Amino acid sequence: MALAKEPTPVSAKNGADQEAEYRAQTRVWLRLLACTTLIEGELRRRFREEFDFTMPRFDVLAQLDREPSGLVLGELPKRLMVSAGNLTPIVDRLVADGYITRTPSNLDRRVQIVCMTVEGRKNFRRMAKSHGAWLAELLANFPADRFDGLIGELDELKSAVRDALQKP
Amino acid sequence: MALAKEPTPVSAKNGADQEAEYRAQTRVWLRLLACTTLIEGELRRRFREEFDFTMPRFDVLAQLDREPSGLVLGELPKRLMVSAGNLTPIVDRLVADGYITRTPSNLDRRVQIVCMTVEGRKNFRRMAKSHGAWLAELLANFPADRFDGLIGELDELKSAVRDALQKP
DNA sequence: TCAAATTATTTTAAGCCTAAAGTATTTCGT
DNA sequence: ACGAAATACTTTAGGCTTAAAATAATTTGA
Repeated sequence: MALAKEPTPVSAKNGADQEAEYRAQTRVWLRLLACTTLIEGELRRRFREEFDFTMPRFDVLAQLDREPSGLVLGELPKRLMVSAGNLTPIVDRLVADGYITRTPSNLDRRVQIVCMTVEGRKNFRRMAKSHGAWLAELLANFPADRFDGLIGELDELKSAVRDALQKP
Repeated sequence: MALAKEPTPVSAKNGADQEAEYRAQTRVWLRLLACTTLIEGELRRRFREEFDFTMPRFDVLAQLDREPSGLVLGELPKRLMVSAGNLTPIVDRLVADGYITRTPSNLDRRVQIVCMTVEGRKNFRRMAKSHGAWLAELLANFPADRFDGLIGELDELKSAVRDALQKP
């Protein structure tokens, strides 16, 4: 029993084990949230102060940076894990500010192609460089030789949650 | 050099190492964000569907649950790591809905004491129970014997980021 | 004592986010 | 061919979030 590798079904656990696991799960969640909130808050602050920019806008540009020929607008909500309606005003503003273009497709007039402008790309690269440096600064005190381990754990966690969401 | 336990100062690294570390740091951040977003989205959805409630409201109640005699309003922004202005309308609504009371202090008329009502506490406990079960469900596929390790890593990460933010 | 600084909280302006409903446009089934 | 279903996107309503300015009450210091 002690050697089992598979997660034990909840129903097979006694009260004390169950309680302990609940606590551990809650702790994982609270720490995850705390780390993310901490880093996200600082990154947001710096984006605002240094570039008068927001993270959601940066995230859109980051997706577009890897697509020289642009992206179907509908791809963005999927990749960024946000709702489609959310993106409309963000894309609107990026267009208005000259970072990206939005052109209707000729083959399907429902579809729009978004593509970074030359100017937008230039500005994005500048911000991305700072973004990397900020992250390096924030994570500098974490032992470098344990990044890979943590990445692996988080990958597994993500898969585990995804699987749990798949089921029902 | 290969045995060093201390994080190597950035300035002492050559280009390739530096690049690799940047990538690892970015990966950690993206995975952290992905896990949090995934879990948070699902919890939010369930709070809304099952209880017509939001997570920020739940978070306020969770703080108050541990304080039978209530809490100075100003403690909430600190504990929840949000701005004070943010809390005003959330607390307003919780008061309006009968979950909490907000009473001005007699000693200092700037200060307000917030306290969960009996009814509020009853409802909170019910939601907290579901919250725990949801979390258990979402994390069920992650090996239980590795929760503690992950918690430790995240604690260290949090401390590392906090330290990095302290300095300047 | 009393003006200035500090502290607690609210208000405001602007942006992010979701769910749900709405508008085109295209595709599918018959 | 043509109405129904599906798809791509926008709009709307409501809540969260922040930073910065405003309000009110207390404390501090000359």
